[in-house]
Amino acid sequence: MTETSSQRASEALGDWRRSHHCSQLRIADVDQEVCLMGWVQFRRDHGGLIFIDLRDLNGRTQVVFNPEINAEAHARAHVLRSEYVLAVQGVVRARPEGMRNAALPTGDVEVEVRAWKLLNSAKTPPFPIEERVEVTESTRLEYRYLDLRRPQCTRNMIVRHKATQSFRDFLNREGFLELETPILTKSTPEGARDFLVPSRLNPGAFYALPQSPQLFKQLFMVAGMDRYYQVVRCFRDEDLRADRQPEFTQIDLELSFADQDQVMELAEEMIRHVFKETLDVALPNPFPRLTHAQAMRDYGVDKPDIRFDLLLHDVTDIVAGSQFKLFAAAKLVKALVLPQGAGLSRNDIDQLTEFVKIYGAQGLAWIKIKADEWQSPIAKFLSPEERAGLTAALGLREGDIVFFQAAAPEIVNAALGNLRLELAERFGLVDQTRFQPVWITDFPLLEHDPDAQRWVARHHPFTSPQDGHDEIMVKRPGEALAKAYDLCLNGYEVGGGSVRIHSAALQEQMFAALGISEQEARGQFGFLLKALEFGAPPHAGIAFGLDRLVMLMTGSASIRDVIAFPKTQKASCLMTQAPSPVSTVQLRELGMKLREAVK
RNA sequence: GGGGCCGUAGUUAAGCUGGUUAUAACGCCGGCCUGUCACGUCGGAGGGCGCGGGUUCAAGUCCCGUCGGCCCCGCCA
Repeated sequence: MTETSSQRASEALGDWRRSHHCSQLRIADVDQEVCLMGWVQFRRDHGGLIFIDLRDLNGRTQVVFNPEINAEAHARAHVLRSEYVLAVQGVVRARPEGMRNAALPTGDVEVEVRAWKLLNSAKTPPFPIEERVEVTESTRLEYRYLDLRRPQCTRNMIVRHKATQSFRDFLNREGFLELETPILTKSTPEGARDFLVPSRLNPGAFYALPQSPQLFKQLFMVAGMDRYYQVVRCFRDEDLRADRQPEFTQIDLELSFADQDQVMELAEEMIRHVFKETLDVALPNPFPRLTHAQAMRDYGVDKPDIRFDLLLHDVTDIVAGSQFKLFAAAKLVKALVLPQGAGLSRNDIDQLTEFVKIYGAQGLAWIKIKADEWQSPIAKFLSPEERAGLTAALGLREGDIVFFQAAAPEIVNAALGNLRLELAERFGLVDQTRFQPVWITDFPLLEHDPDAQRWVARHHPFTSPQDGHDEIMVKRPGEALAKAYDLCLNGYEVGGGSVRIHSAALQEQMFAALGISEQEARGQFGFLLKALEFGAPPHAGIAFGLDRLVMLMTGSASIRDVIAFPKTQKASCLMTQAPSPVSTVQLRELGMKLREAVK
C-alpha cells in the first residue's frame, strides 16, 4: 500500500501552543477555547461525525470533528489513523446527556474541533498501543519506544521518577551531598565479573565499569564529605534473571561517624518516606528484624518473604535414632507443614518433588495426617515416640501434610525454603497487596569457597567484623559475624550495607584472613589502605536497588518492566542490536585482535 | 556450564496420532454511516509455518543442528 502525500504530511507547529494536557479538561472548563496535542488513540469515523481519542502521557480526551462546525476540518480528518500526531484547536463542550463516559476522567466533556494540524503521520504500529498486553515481550522490546507509550509502561516510568525524587528529597533534607564517582575505573578481583573497557592511550590496559561505587564512597568519607549519596548505575557481567540486569541503578549512600543502628534507622525512615510519597503506602514502623541465623532457621533463605508463615522446623533431634536411615544419618532434618494439605494428589506431590530437585534435593519425604493413620511411604519407619515428638513439635492436626528434607544443611534449607515459596504461590497464601519489609542482620563475615579453597568475604572485604570478632575472624573464620545488614521486601533483597573498616591495620588483617598477600592488597587496594592511614572517620552505608524497589511498587513481574531500555536474558538490546561487532580498525586502535574462534 | 517452556499472517493464538487451496480473532485496506467511546456494518488483501539439513510418496506436524525469547540452577562480594 503506497502512502499518499497527505498521509505522510507533517505540518509545522507554527505559533500553536498547547493549552492543556489530554487528562485535564473537566465540566468546569466548558466553553473555553483550548489547544490539545497528542496521538490518535482510537478513531471512530461515522462518516458524518468523527470522534478521535487524543492521547498524551497523562491521559486522553475525546475530540469531535463536525462538518456543521467546520466542513473543511471534518473532511480532512478522514485520513486520520492510529498514532498520527495531532494538534487541535477547539471549544470544550459538555457531552450530551447519556453520552458521557464514566470510565474516563475527561469523560464528561469533549473538544469541538475548529481547526487542526497533522503534526505527523505514523506507520501502522506493530502492536496496538493499549493497556492490555497481547504482545510477546521481544516484540515490545524491539519497538520499546512504542511499548513505552502504553499506559502501564508510562505509569511505571512515572512511579520510578517519583520514587527517585523522593529518595533525593529525603537525603537532601538529611544533609547528604549528591556526588558522582567514575564510570571508568579499576578492575578488582573480588566480587562479580567486571565489564572491561580497553584503553586506547594505554594499550593492553583496561578500565572496569563499577560494580558499585564502594571504594569511592569510602574515600568521600575520608575526604570529609560527611554524608554522600548517588543515584548510580552499576554494572555486573553475570547471568541475568527476572530481577537482575547487567546494568542497574542503586541509591547509594554513606555516612561518617555512624554505626549500624544509625544507618538502619535512617534507611528505614527513608524507605517509609519513599513509599508514602510515591504510593501513599504506610510501611510498618519500625521494620521487623531477623538475624541471618534466624532467617535461615525459620525460612531457609536469607531474603525471607514474611507475609505468610509456613515456617521450617528443625526435627533432627526427634528423628536422630529413627529406623528410617535417611533421617538418622542426615546432618540436618527439617519439616514444613502445609495445613490442610492432605488433599494433595500423588501428581501434586510428584511435581513438588521435581521442584525441590532443582535445589539439589534427592527427593521429598511426606506424611499426610489422616484421621486413622499417617499416610506416607515412610510412616512404617516411625516409632510412636517419633510420631509423638513430631506431632508436638510441628503442631500437627488432622488434614495436614508435612514435607521433610534430610541432607546437608545448604540443600535442606534451599529445598524447603523454596518449597515454602512454591506452596504459598500455588495455594494463594500471599497477600499480594501487602508490602512487608524485614531487616536481616548478623551475617557471617566470611564464607568458605570450596573451589578456591579459601575464605572469601560474604558482603565485601571492607566490611567490619562485629566488636570482638576480629580475633574470631583469624581463629575460627566461619564463626565471625559482620556488621552487615540487608533489607528484604516481599522476598526480594532490595538493599544491603555495612559498617566499614576504617582502620588500616584491621583492613590489612582482613586481607590476611582472605589469603590476600600484602603485596596483592597493595596492588589492588593500595589507594584505599593509604587513605585509611590519613585519619579515616568511622563510616557506614547502604545501597538500595532502585529497579527492584520500583518493580515491587508497580507490581511488575520483572525489573525489565521498570527499566526504560532493558536487555534480554542474553544481555542484548533488541532495539539497538547491541552488543555488535566492531571494525578491525577500531580494534587496532585499541591494540586488540580477535581470536580466530570468536570471529 | 546445565534444566524447562516457546518461535505459524502486522499482532495474539488454533492446527490431534504427518495427507486436498494453513484456520480464527484483532489489526490493515476500500464502501456505507451525525453521538460513538475496544463504534457499527458490508466487502477485500496479507503468511507457507525462525533458519539449515534429514526421514518420507508426502513435513508447522517426526529427527538432527542452529538462531532467538522467557523461567530457573550454577553464577551474582
